[in-house]
Amino acid sequence: MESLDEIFERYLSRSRIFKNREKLLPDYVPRELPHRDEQIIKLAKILAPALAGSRPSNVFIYGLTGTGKTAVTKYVLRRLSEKGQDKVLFAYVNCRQNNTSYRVMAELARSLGARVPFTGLATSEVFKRFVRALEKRGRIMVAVLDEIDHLVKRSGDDVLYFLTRINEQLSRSRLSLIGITNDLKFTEFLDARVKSSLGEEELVFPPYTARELEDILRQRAEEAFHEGVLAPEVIPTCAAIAAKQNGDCRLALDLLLKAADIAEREGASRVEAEHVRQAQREIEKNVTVDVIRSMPLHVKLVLVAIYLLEREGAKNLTTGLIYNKYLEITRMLGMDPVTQRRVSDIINELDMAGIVNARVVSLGRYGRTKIIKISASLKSIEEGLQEDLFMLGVTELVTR
DNA sequence: AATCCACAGGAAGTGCTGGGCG
DNA sequence: CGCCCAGCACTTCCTGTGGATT
Repeated sequence: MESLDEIFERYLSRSRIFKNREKLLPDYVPRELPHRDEQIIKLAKILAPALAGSRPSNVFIYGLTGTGKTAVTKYVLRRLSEKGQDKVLFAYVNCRQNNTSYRVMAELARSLGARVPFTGLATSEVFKRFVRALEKRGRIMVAVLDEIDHLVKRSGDDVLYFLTRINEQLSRSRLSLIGITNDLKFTEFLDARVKSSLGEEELVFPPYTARELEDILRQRAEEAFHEGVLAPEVIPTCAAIAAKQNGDCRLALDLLLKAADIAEREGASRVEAEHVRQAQREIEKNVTVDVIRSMPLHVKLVLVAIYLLEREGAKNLTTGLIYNKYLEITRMLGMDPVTQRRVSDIINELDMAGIVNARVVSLGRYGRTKIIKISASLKSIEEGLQEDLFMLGVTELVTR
C-alpha cells in the first residue's frame, strides 16, 4: 500500500507521462482535424454567407458516434466567429441532455441572454422570449442542435417546426439551423416540411478507418504526452478496438486516456498495450454500472428479476416470466408492484441502455412476447445494483 | 383457413415535484 | 395566495398481431 504522501507527490512532481492531459478529453477541439477536410470545407462554404449578412442554408449532418460531427461543427463555427467578430451569433445545444422542447428552447433563449427559469413557464412563453431576444439583437444566428434525434424521439418535431419557420416572425434577424444526428433513419419521423427545410444541405460523416484513427491519435498523443512514453503497440491497439466499434474516435481517445491514467496510477513509466486492454474493460464496466445506478427503483427491481432468472438457468426469458419474478420480489420486500404494462416499457428501457437484449417474437399458439437476454456482464450488473439492495437489506440476492 | 395465445405497444390520464406568474 | 406550467413515473384501457395449432 502506498502512502498518501506518495500519491500526492506524484501529482506535485508533475506527471511523467502526461504533458497535457486535457488534450485527450472529449470536449477538446484540436487545431487540426485530420481526414475531415472535405466536411470542413463543405460546412464552411455553407455557413460563409453569414459573414455577408445573409442567412446560411440549414444543414443536416449525419454520421455515427465519434465520427467527428460535433468537432467539425464546433471547429468551423469557431473559425467563423473569429473572422466575423460579433456579426454572427452561435448557440450549441445538446439534445440528449436537453431532450424536451422546453429545455432546448430555454437553452437557445439563454444563449441570447434571456432569463429563462428551468421550469415553470409555458413552452410557448419561452418561444416568445427567444424570438424577442433574437429580434432585438438584429443578427444572424446559427443554432446547432446536436443529437437531434433524441429530441424528436421524445418530444416530436414541434420545436423543429417552429424553429424552421421562425424567420417569418423576424425582420431584423435570421436563424439557421444545424441538426446533427447519428441515427441515419431518423428523418422518417419528421414532418415533411421540417424535413425539407432542415435538409437544405446535407453532410455525411463516414466512420474513421483504423488507419485514420491512428493518425488522429498520433497527433493528439504528441500534444498530450511526453516523448517516448507510449509503447509502439499502444496507438494501433486503441485504433483497432475503436475501428471495430464503427470507427468511433471518441472511444479511441478515451481508451488512450484511460490507458495512460492506469499506467500513471501504477507508477509505470510507459503506457503498454496491456494498459489499453485494462482500459477497455474498465470503460465497458463503468458505462453499465453508472447507467444502472442512476435508474429508478422499479427498473432496478426488474433487472434483479431478470438477473435471478438468468442465474437460475432459465432459458428464453419472456415478459410474463420476468413479471412474475418481479412480483415475487416486490412481495418479499413488501412493496407495491408496478403494472405489467410498465414492466414492458422498463424492459425496453433496459434494452435501449444496452443492459439486456430484447426482441419481439411470435411463438404461434403460445402468444407473442419478448425474449430477453442479459447483454452486459453479470459483474457490472451486480455492482450497479449493490447499493440499492444493500439499502433494502437484501444484498444476498445478488451476492452468493 | 380459422383460431387464439400472450403479450406489444398506443393514447390518455393521474399524482406528484418543483417551479413559475400576477 | 391561487392558479398555471413541465416532467416524470406510472396506471387504465385499449386495439393489434405472428404464426403454431386446431
